[in-house]
Amino acid sequence: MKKFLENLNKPQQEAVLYTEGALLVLAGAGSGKTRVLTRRCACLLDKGVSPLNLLALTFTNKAAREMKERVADVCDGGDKIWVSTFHSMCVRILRREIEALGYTRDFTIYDSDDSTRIITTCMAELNINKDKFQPKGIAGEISRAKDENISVSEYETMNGSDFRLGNVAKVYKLYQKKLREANAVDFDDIISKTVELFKKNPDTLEKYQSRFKYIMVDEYQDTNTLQYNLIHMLAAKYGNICVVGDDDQSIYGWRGANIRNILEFEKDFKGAKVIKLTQNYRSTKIILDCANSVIQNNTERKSKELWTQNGGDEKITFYSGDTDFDEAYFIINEIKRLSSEKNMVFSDFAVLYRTHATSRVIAESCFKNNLPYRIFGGVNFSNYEEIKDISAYLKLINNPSDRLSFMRVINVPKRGIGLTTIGRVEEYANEHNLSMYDAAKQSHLINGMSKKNLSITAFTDLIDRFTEFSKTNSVNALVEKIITDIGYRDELKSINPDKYEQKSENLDVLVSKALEYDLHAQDSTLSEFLSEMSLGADIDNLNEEDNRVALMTLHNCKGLEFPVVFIAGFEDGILPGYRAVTSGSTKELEEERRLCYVGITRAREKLYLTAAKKRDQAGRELSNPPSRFLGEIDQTLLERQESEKRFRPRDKATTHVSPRLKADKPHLQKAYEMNAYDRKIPAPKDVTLEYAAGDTVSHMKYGKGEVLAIDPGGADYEVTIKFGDDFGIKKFMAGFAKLKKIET
DNA sequence: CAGAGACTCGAGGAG
DNA sequence: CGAGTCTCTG
Repeated sequence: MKKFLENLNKPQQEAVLYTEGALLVLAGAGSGKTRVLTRRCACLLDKGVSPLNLLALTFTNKAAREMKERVADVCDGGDKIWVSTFHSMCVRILRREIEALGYTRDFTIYDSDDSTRIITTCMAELNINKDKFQPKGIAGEISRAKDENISVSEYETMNGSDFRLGNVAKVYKLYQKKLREANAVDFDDIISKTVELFKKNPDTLEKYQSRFKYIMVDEYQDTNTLQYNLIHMLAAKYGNICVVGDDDQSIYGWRGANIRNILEFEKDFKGAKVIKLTQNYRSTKIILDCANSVIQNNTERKSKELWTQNGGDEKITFYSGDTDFDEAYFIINEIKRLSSEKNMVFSDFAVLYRTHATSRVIAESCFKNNLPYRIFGGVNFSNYEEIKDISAYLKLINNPSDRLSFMRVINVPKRGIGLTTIGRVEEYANEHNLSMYDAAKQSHLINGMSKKNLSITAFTDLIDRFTEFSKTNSVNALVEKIITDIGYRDELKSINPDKYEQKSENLDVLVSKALEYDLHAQDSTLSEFLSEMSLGADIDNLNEEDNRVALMTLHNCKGLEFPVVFIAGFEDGILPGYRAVTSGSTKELEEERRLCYVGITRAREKLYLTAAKKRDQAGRELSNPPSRFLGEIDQTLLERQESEKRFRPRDKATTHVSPRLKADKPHLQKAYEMNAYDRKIPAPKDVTLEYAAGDTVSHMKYGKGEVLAIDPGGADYEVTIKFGDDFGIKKFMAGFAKLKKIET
């Protein structure tokens, strides 16, 4: 038997061998779909197909990375296969071809924040009241229009007569004009411009069709109309297209994803082969039964039941804590317990949540307990203000037409250039149809600017010097030069000394990312570096093998698996989210249920569902009932645990009560004080420490330090240690810190 | 005209 | 709590 067929069941083998023509694989969770895709690559290469003729598309960076690794493992030449997200593939194409659409190759990519900002200015120019129409909402409408592949003029004819949508149409039009003038695209454009390019230039399309003779698309149920169009165009020549999907895991409806794409697939590609994979190899029977019992409450699904031969007797644990801190401590203690009792490593654990906000308390608790963790996705690195500032310099250097970036850095650090001056330059730029940068260069021609133009000229000279420098130097050198030359660290320190350290560290990370990029890129260019930054591509996630607990959203966990999974915030109002709950929309609720299903099916051996009776939301206390999905689980699979009040409640209780709380809600303040009382709970007797206050101990990361205090903190001791000047005073939970006493 | 401080309002998810 | 806007002051 060929190696690429080993250890595969019948339908899996069939899917691997069916390489010619159109193939739809309906693959349930854990049914080995990634395995099928990677083996399929191996099979194709074995048949003599060049790896350069293969294309594999995924939705998230994480999925792309996973597949890239596995493909490279499975077959020789696998590393040469294009495995990428839709967005990064399209950017690669556009960097080569976009001149056909009148942009230059150095185009800037605007993220959703940027988009919203531009939309706000569009609305101001059009005199649309932003209190009546939220810029973010309009941005969403426009984005959805683009997902549906609806152009400005189509949108106008469709909606021009409606008051609200007519206004959206106006903004859409102006917004596209501004993007065009700035030589910039937004995230949606990345794909829509590629489709447009292919429509306008059949030759270019043909080039890529011939290149990608075999196309594979993962998570096909998540494709929206635009992506669907793109795939179909690319596959039109050879028709060798394999899509893999599962309607039960469709969780991107809010992004225009359309389950119908799966049905239309069979229509569009006549004679398409359909293969179903229903045997689950991942989870225990209990976990799978749990998943099935939840998902069967959805009405809109093709009926299918996953089955497994796996055993396992670990029930699903539902834990309800007093507070979100309590919940976090429960999770951490369980991880600690299992990792020592069952000899597991930290990377065996994942904590999943509906929204990024939930991660804060968990991450904070991990940090305090010295438990190594890693947050995937979420607050994007390039979203930090300081990173945006330096990136804006880079973007402006790369693309002088980029107005938004110009505006961002013109007075950062403060150069005494204020709104009035900027307004004058802007007016001049508009009058003469110039970019802000070009207008600024002609500041001597602008009315009313006699004195201030010194600072403007100094700024454009600075940019010119950077531009010159960038031509002969690496991206890394450029980043360092910008930070140094503009005195950015000093600026950060003077603005906010408290946050300086963190921000400065982020800058270090940016510098090292640039270095990593320079080292790995075949042909290092500033615009490619910027693309990778915007798309959160490769450079974001090096060193992945390390042993840490994974924290990520339910959306991000798709395609992954872990021995132990926690789903935190298992409450009505979180999962399902409050919007789905309050809107009463069955459709939305069913998507939340699918999200829940995705989370459950990530677990191999043990699943925890956790909730909190009270949690903090924007400085207010929030109480949610347990998730309604809990009631849908066959109760014999469940084991419930209540808070034993042995974990530390909210830390802030003892030290700080928000002024607002004091003023508005005296009764809540009482509750806080009571929590403070609860805190004094002795640590269990079975923990003994080999050191005491006053001893010198050594820590793996921070080195030698002096023990200042040992306090009972929940089920463990909290140890306060003073390290040298580099690290200062830190607190750890004794069980995690692995502190060693040093005899002195 | 720049910058600090007061003030309001809002909170999903990926690239 | 935080970001974004508005208002006041030097």
